[in-house]
This record gives sequence, C-alpha cells and structure tokens, in this order.
Amino acid sequence: MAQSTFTLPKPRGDAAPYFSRNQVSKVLHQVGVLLELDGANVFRIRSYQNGSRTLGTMNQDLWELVQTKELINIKGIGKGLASAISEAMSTGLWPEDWVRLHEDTAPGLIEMLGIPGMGPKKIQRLNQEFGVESIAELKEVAEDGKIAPLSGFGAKSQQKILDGIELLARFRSRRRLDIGLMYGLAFESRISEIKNVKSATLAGSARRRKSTIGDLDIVVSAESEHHAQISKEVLSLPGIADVKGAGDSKISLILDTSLFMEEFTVGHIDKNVLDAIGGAEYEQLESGGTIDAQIRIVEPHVEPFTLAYFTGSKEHNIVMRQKAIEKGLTLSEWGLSPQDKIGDLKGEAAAKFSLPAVEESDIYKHLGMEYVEPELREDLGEISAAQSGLLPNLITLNQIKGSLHNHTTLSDGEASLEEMAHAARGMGWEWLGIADHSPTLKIANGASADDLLEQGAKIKRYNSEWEEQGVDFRLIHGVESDILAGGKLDHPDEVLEQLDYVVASVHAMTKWRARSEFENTEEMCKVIDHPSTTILGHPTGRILQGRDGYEIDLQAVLEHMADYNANGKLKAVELNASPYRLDLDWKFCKRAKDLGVPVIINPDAHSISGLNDIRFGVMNARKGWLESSDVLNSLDHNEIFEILAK
DNA sequence: GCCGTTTTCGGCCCGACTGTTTTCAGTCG
Repeated sequence: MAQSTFTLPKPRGDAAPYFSRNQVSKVLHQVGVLLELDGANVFRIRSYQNGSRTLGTMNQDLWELVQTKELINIKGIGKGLASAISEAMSTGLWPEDWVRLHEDTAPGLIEMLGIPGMGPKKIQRLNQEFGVESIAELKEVAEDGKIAPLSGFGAKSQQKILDGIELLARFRSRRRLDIGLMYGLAFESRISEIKNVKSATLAGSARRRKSTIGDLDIVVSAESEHHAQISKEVLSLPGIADVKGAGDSKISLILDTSLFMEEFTVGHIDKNVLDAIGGAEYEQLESGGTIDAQIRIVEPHVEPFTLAYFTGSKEHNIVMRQKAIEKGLTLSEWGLSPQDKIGDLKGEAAAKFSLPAVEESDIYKHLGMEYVEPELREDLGEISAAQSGLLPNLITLNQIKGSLHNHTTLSDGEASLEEMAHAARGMGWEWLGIADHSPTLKIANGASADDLLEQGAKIKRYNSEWEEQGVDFRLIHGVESDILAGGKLDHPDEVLEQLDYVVASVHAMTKWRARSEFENTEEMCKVIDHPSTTILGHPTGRILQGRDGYEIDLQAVLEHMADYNANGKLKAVELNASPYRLDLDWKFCKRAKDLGVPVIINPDAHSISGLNDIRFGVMNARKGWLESSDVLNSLDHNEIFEILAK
C-alpha cells in the first residue's frame, strides 16, 4: 500500500472556511508524526494526535466552533491548537512551523517509521550520520556494514534493520478484519488445545473488531509451573514462520498460512467460530501472507488484568489508569493495587497486593464503572458512559431479521432470486431485500427497466404465496441505482417509484475521486434530495487495504439526511458489511445514531455465502455503539414495509 | 501542547524486551 503522502491541503474556494474538519484532523495527525521525527516532547506529540482524533470523531461543526470561539472548550484542544486551527480556517494559511515541518522532512523518513524496531531516535541518528533519506539508502548503508560500528548500535541492530526492511516489503499493511480473525481464532484454538492451558483468548485490535488488524495478541492463562512447557509447545506449533523474541512471559512470532494446514482441519475449529470467520473461504488466504502474533502466558489470577491490558486500546488503557490513580490505585497488566500498600514495588511484585478480579468486569467494578465491551474500548466516550451507566446495549447477530442490499443473477449475482430467498430463510431472517444493479453499470450487467419490473412482479407473486401459506418471510423489491452526473439516479422516476426502495451508490469512482470534498458533498446532498432515494449505499466507496474512498464531508451528508428523517421521510445510510468495505466506517455509526439517521447493515451479497458477511457488519455496528433500535435490520417484515413506505 | 475543588507550573500510563550497555535508551503496545 502506498504511504499516503504528507502534504498540506490547499485552501478551498475564495471564502472561509478554507479547510474542512477532515483536512484539519489529518493535518494535526501529520504534524504529530513530523514532530515525532523531529524529536519533540512526547506529550506535545500526543497533544497533536489527541487533537486529531478529537476533531475526527466529534459531532460538532468545526467552523461554527471557530466562529463562536468555543473551540477552546473542546477537551483536548487548548489555546495553542485552537488559535492555529482558527487562523488556518479563516485565512487559508497553515501555521509557519507546520509548513516548515512538512517542507523539511524527507518522505522517506516517514516511511522508515514503518520498519519494525525503527523509531524516531534511530531514524534521526542514522539520518545525521549518513544523510539517509529513504529506505533504499538506509538498506545500502546497512548492507555496507556501516551501521554496526556506530556507538549505541551493533551487528544485531544492523541485521534487525535489514530484516525489518524485508518484512516491510513483504507485508507493509494491516490485514482485513476477516483475514485477521481467521488467523487469530485458528491460533487461539491451537493454543487452547495445549495441555495445562486454562484459557487462550484473542485480544488486541481483533477483539476490538477494528476494520483492519495490525497484529494478533493472545493471552494464555495457566498455573506458573506449566508456563515453560506451554511456551515450548507454542513455539513448536505449525504455522510459525519466525520467532522474533521469547521472554519469560512474552513470545513474539510471525505466523504464516501453514497454521491452517497439516493435520489441522476445519473440524478443529468450533462450528460457531468457523461460521463467524466466513467458513469455507479458507482458499482465499493468500499463500504468501504472514501476520505478527504476541502471546502472553500468565497465572489465572492475573489473567483478567493482562487480557484487559492487551485488548487495549492504548488510549482506553491510559484513561483507565488515570481513573485508577484518582482512586489511589495503580493499574497495570499485573493487577490493580493500592498505592499506599505497594510503595516502590512495580509490576508483578506490586500485583501481590492487587484487588481481586475473576474476570475483566471486576476491574471495571473496582473503578466504579459498568463493564465496557471490547469493541467500545477506544477512548471515545465509553469511559464516562460506563461511569454514569449510559453504555449502549449493543446489537447482536441474532437480532438481525433481514437486509436490503443483495444481488441476484439478474445483474452480477451468482444465485437466483429463489436461491437467495431460500438462503435468507435458512438464516432465520424474516425478509430479504433485492437490489440489483442499474443499467449504467454495464460491467455488473445492470438490469434494464423491463427486467427490473418483471423481477418486481415475481416478488409480488412469491410474497402473496407466502402470505397464503402463513410463511413468515417476504422479499422486498429495490434497486441499487448508480449515481449519475449531477446527482441524478439511474432509471426514469416512474420506474423508481414502483419499487419499495432505492439504494443510491457511487460506482464511477474516477470522477468522484478527482473532485474536491466540497463538490462531492454538494452532489451527494442532491442525491439525497431525490424523492426516490431511500438508502445511501457504501457512502465513501473505500476498499479496505485497496483504495481510499472519495473525499466527502460525511458529517454534512448525515446532517442533511437527518433533516429528512426529522420530517418523517426515511433516508437511511448503509453500513456495507462486506469485510472489504465496512463502509459506513464505525466511527460514523455513532454520529448517524446521534443525528437520528437510521442505519441499515447490508451484506451486499452476490452469492448465498455472501449473506454471511452480515456478521462483519454487525461487528462494525457494535463498534459504532449501535443498538438494535438504531438499525432497520431489527424490524419485522411488517415494520420494514411500513417504514419503507415513508 | 494540554490541563487544573491538591491549579498557571509541573506534571502527563506502565511495563516488557532488545541490544547495547555496566545502569540504560529506544521501541513497542
């Protein structure tokens, strides 16, 4: 994946605000990274990163906050950032030191941060010593043996840099959630089978259900006398491409696909787990792929603390520790101990005085909070919600009764209408919406108006048959209409009006990616204005690990949709559940919810097995704080027809 | 750079591991 380049956005138009909230958020992040390379104070760096995150996830209109001078009241934005942001948005000029940082930092140095083991200090040092400004140059001096003699470095450091460069070239990006879970749950299952292991739990970003997974963390619980034996057996499991490090309590590995081979068959994985990770799609694993994994082996009474710690996120952990300090306690992966009892003791020694915890929820209880589901642990308000008992009751897979964006052989699907309906009924759904592609999308065999209406007649016949037979299942007839130039929809209005709903989606990506955020946002709002538009399909068009979406101010689009919903006209936003998309991003789910815009989780199934992608959509929805009442999928078939009629 | 019923300076989460070191810096999560 190409590293997105660090550039400062050009001011837009000829009047303030010259920059969008997304742009400001991105710039703060960039400045944070550049400051890191510049050797700045770590807390200063954190301020920029926190500021970026805050702007990226808040609901308020940034320009309004600037104009009312209320920006400074936002937690995490102080005097410095507030004035810099206000200045930039009002004048179109970024602060001079931000500009200088961008100009003075070679892009290659930013890339070097991606090499495992390379941090700002080492990069800076090597840059000073040898003038290396790119990974290629760094590789050259390492191969020439020039790094080893440097004080503070050595032969091992030099080799580690070379290994790191190779690793980066081999797999420089994160893995999609479905792939990460496949590896993670298989490895978890393998470790669980080792003798004397009480439990093995997948933690980290996989447990938090992030859209992409960096590496795997597995926490193993066992009595201490068995740790050495377990550690040895973990290291001899198949699928280990390399051992990066192995200490008393921590093992660091690189896994490859042979994890799934040899005698280890599908039968070893629990049926539910197998279903959750997409079942038969093992073949999709690319044979050369690898993923990093870390294993921590701890005693059972420590396990809840270690699991909480390794589940993260880092940001969540930091706030949890602050909350502990407020109560005179110290929280670590070893325990939660009263400060007055432990004195100078640290880590495992201090944990002897720890308050007891049988499971993670006990830790939250000790700190006066409700249990926080792993998906929510991102320091995006979940801790204060947990303190005041206001956490959401997250949606679950068994609350899903249907979905509205699925294809059949009428366009580019692999299964017929009948087969799709049968499969949906088999999943326990009460309804299934069919939305085949529209004519303009020739590559997907978009269906003509005549064929579409014929499909509608067929659906009506099936529905009345089911009604007569007392079958609790209905098909719903829609279309996935391409968004055409000028924010128009495919098909004439009189055709669209005969459908139960319309999913409006962008497929002409080239054009949308070439335009500015402002233009795209304006055009998207026009699409929403079309009376037939019911659902905005995959709202940014992103493909995870494939391509970024087009630039768009989704907050503004959602606000526009919110106005319609407030006036009784349904405008729902799709959460496309394909693990390749997960679009609406989870960060926007909560915003849609707060604005009162209904979300519809859609697998965008092009086959029977594609319906299973709904699981990833539910994971993403949970991560975005959604409850069953926030999504249209939880309605029964009478309710869904009723709301679609609005 | 942010923050403050211990406030405008002096803190800012905590620990493990690695490789270089005779007590620690850098990196990672």
